[in-house]
Amino acid sequence: MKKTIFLYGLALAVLVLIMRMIEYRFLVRDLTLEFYIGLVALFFTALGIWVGLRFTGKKVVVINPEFRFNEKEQTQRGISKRELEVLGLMAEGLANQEIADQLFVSLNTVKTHSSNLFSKLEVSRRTQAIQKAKELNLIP
Amino acid sequence: MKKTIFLYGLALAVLVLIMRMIEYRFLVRDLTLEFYIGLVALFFTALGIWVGLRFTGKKVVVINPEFRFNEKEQTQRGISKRELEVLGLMAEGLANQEIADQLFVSLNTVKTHSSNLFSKLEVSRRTQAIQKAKELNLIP
DNA sequence: CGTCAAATCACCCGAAAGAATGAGTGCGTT
DNA sequence: AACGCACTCATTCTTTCGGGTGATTTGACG
Repeated sequence: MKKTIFLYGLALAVLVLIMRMIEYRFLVRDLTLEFYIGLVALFFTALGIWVGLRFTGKKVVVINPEFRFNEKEQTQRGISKRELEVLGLMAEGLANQEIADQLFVSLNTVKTHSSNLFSKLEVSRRTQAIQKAKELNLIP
Repeated sequence: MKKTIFLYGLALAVLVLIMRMIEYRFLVRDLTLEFYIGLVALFFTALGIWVGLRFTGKKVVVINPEFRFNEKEQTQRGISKRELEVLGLMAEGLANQEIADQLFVSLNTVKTHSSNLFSKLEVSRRTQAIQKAKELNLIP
């Protein structure tokens, strides 16, 4: 919370600074007013986005990491692309046969992939696999 | 997507309009430049916040509502407490037998509960049940 | 060219899961 | 007392999962 206040203060300071600079340049150079206003608009749009994310973002970031795929976990555990696909469909509640149909492969193939997945995720049931995958940010 | 583009276009139009108005007032009245720049800043900060929420807000609200138990859904679908318990354990990746042990009931009982659960949730697999239950805010 | 990993598929087998049906018990309401 | 409802359990049967094993193909890399 203190950090947030500090950041707002900093933003305010930057605001003042920017305005000074604009004023200065406005007197010295001969660029149009619109240009500077455009700059200000751009800057404060960015600031607004940032503030917006700050405000609501907290819940978001903490509880829902907005899903940033964890590539590290994937490579560390040696999970292939295809396995990830299967994992994703699995998480959507599809049965192996349905996954097979969707990926245009045989049921056996899906089984193989899921088996490998289970061992790579150190689980033994698909429900656990889904859980763990979400914890590890492998799926949203 | 088209709607988003349209909204951006609208925002741009408003931007131009605002700048025209500022220009006009700048010539007619004698308020300071800083004041107008402040106005622009304010406006675009708001715009930025709005844009920021547009981008990330949707996912946030939908995906993670910080879990407030949806009692309405429960009663509407006629889901009992016991069924909810089973649902919860199910979502933790437990097998039916494990759930049975945890609740001190027989495997068959758990099966009955889960069967009823599936029909009440209009699904046919436990993975789907978990998904739907999360969507309906019946489990975290 | 040999090697290795990924992807594909097959077969077997046992364990879970799920569907269908029936039924007993306890508890609160009418 | 009679009724509905949640909870419990059982039995039977079918489907799906998951483990284990082995095989082929393809593409990348040294």
